[in-house]
Amino acid sequence: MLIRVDPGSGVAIYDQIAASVRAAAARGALRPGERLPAARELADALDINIHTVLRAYQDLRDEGLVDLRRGRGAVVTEAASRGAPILEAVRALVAEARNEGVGAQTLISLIREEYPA
Amino acid sequence: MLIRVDPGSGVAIYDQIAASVRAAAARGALRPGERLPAARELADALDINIHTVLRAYQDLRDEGLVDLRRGRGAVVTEAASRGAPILEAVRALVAEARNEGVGAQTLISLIREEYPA
DNA sequence: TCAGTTGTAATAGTGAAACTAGAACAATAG
DNA sequence: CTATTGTTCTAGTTTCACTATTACAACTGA
Repeated sequence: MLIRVDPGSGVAIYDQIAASVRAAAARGALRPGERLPAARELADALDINIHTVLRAYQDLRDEGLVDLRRGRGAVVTEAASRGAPILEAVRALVAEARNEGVGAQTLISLIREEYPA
Repeated sequence: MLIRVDPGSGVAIYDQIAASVRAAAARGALRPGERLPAARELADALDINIHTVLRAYQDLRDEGLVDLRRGRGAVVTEAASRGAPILEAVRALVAEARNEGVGAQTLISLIREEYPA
């Protein structure tokens, strides 16, 4: 399964689902035009409520990464593939951070502080 | 004040405090050996509860970024300054991401997925 | 030694948010 | 026309952030 979830990770389940999709699209495992699993189907597979899945899908729609249509499902947009070019840069940065002994929390905090500016 | 907080930002207050400290240490605004404001003092200044501040300080301690001692306060460690060397790389990555139309959520999702591996 | 400062811990209450549950409905596909 | 799939609504439970208060223990500095 492309999408996995860890209930006790501290991160909200709908956020983990959305993050899985963002990352999968960035690395090309999900391509524009492809469909995500139907919400009911994914909820069943992960043994969670359909509303939790829908919340994730709606967040992704708000970010412009998927189109949602009744009867059709959640379709990956072109925008979702834009992450691909920066994947290598991300991997390099993470490697450097780990090398310096910089934790994930610090790295994420730095990104959050730099992004809006 | 070095540490600011936005109650309606969606991010937990204790997380915003911890993030402020991580970032401040990375850019050298907080140096190893320096003391953070006393928990009661900061709680007063930000008009929040002392426990909320302590939660942030304890998270930072768990990450090894500060030492906590009664009577002495929260002292920044050497580890907290390790973020400095990667600051430029972070800025470059963020600039590239913005340029490609990649949102903050996607960037953070990618980092989270790449980090543990 | 002693008083003041500071983090630690325990208990408890409030409010918001995540998650679940079930049902009915509307748009699309085939 | 039927099955599929997202949308909406109501509602209940649970978890967690946050607040509040009190007492305590370790350390500092005079």
